Amino acid sequence: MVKVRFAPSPTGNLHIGGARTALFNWMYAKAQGGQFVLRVEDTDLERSKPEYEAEILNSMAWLGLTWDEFYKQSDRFPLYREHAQKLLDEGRAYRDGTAVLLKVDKGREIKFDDLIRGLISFNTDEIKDQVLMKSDGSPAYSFSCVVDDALMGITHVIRGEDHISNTPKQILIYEALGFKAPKFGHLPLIMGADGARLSKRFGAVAVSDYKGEGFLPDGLVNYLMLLGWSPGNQEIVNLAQACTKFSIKKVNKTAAQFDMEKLRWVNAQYIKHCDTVRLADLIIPMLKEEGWVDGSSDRRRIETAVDLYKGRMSTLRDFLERAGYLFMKEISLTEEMLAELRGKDLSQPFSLLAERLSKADVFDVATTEKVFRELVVDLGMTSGDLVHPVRLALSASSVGPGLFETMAVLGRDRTVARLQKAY
RNA sequence: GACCCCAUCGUCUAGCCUGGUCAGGACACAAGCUUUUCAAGCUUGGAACGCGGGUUCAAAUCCCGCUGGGGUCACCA
Repeated sequence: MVKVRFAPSPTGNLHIGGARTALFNWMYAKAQGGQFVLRVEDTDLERSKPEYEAEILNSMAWLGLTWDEFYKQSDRFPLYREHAQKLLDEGRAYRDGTAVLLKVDKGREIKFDDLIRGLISFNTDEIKDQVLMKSDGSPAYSFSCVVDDALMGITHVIRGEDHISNTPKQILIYEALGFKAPKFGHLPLIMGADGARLSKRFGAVAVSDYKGEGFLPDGLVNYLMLLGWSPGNQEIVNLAQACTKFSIKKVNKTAAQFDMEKLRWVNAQYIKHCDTVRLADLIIPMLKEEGWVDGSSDRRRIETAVDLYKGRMSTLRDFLERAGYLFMKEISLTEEMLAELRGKDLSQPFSLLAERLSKADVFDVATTEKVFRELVVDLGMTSGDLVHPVRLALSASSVGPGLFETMAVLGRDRTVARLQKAY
């Protein structure tokens, strides 16, 4: 049976590139009816931090990448020592101080058939003796990796292209240990917009950053799967559907540039089709954080607002920026907006509108529209003359949903107050 | 520098394996429709096989070279 693993080291938050590697492993496992192992590679005692481990587990769960087995290398040090001793006893390794190194024979050709790239070969002349156990008694990366992959029965090692040159070294370790090497597949790397490697200066590189920006996990996952693979003539594909189509053979060899615009578009698709109740559940905590709503707030009103903006946002944070005026007590207009409002004297229509709206029996979309249209006719104006200034006065923005929908969600009190304050 | 990997619109990609459809789709961009604005939606448009050699009746597709990009050269993972 197919068994794959994702092996992050807890020296930082889950990186977007790591998430993509995890995703492809996960899809491969599901596509093959196999298992997915999560292994924390925390052998670097200095740099590994429990909070990073927790964050990685969190991000994995958030993305929906569940695991069948879980291991931590720090729990397995005896195993590595044991295998190193075995190599020492067999004369395949030697000590250098307290460190243990693997003897590498020169002049050999090491080749492997990469799942994605086909045949790749290296000459052992390029490979020096490999550190197996470090002087401090902890295992070196390649050694713990090989021991674990072998003992855990990993059948396919799918990882980033940056590991290609580690592969021959690890194959040598498999040989020395007498273990059968798994199949290897090396994924193309994800690059930033400038074609350089994704790094801190690129902006958001951690999955948690994207979560904080208001990307939905389904949206992020969908975008990530498009980097180096294609589900066919279709961009919006959920994880379950993708798994039925996924084939490691169809994975690209070329590095892909991360395109924020497309990510935003994919995410917008998910938001647009997301259930309003779920969206509200995600947005309400953000509104609370801004101090705009509290436990006593009208949930129905929030959902109506979410509905109004569902098709107008790419991330949940967009909602905060664009619909915040609906929840703030007061809004402030910029100098430009004020100047625009005062370009023409609309004090009469504004005060009349405020007056009539405050007297309306109900305050819903139909009623506010009726009041507005009647007023416009009474004053011999056109709707266009008044719509824009009123929108500006109510929302401090020249764009937004329909004006009457906006009024209805804003509510009578805020609407009237803002109209009165405008002149 | 050495070794390894890669190369289709600006970007993500389909097509390449098993040569022969105007090189298809998506994001972005432009125009139009719709509209109280914006967004969404719909329609239309511009936009690519890095270069040079082969092989072949025929090459994006197969082979070689060049150029370009990337990765690795740690007792970090």
